[in-house]
Amino acid sequence: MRDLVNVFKALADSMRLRILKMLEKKRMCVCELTAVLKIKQSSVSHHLKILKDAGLVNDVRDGLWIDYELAREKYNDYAPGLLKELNSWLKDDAKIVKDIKMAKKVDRKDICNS
Amino acid sequence: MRDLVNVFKALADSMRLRILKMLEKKRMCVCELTAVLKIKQSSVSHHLKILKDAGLVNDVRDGLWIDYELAREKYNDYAPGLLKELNSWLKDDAKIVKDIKMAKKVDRKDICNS
DNA sequence: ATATTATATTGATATATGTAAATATGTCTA
DNA sequence: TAGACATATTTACATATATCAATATAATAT
Repeated sequence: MRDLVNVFKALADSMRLRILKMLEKKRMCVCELTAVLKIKQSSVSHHLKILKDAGLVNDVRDGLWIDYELAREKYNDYAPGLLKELNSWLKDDAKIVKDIKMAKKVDRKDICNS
Repeated sequence: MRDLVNVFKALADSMRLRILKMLEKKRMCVCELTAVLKIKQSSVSHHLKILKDAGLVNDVRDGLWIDYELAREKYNDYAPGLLKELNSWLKDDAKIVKDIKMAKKVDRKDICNS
């Protein structure tokens, strides 16, 4: 039961839902996510840790950057089913649509190292 | 997005998951739920309000009692899909199994009015 | 009408959580 | 090795939440 509660807790936050919906489209590093969400980098890292602990995302190091992606490994039994549901939701949500549009444009080479 | 966050928040608590898993089996009134969960009646009412606001349960008055049941009306677009998923989860969870066993035995006529 | 009973609501308190500032960690490059 | 940079962690603080005690509300029965 603890695992299930943790997944729901991870999903019960709009910032984290926005992150997941962007990651459905492409891998993103922390600084790219920070640029779109417009909250501090430490907060983004905090959210990513919660998502990772819940088995919803994986991280992949790429040099200095760390990319995040939707979980491939079945680290938490409940995550895959919920990610699948989520994929069909919020398609028309204004904020999500805007985020995804911005996420496509954003490039770590421009955003970070500023 | 707010609706979805609210459903996830409602689901992100073990007491509320225990309530939902019992309601999968049968309608129950507040005093029956209180007897099984072993927390105060005001706390149970509080949890039920959160579940109701999230569109996960309905209430049906029956004289002095108020029965709760899994939502039939599609008050929240996301609730039905999640309730369906939940139905397939926690089947072997020790606490859930115990709760359901106790819920079957419990009868408002014995429990309440004590 | 009044008393009784089941449930809801309010108020208080302790714990959990989201955010930001400051600092630490880890990786690359010169 | 030293410096620069992306990310993680720690600390502090304000807000949210779970719980209980006390009280209010609503329905029934006498």
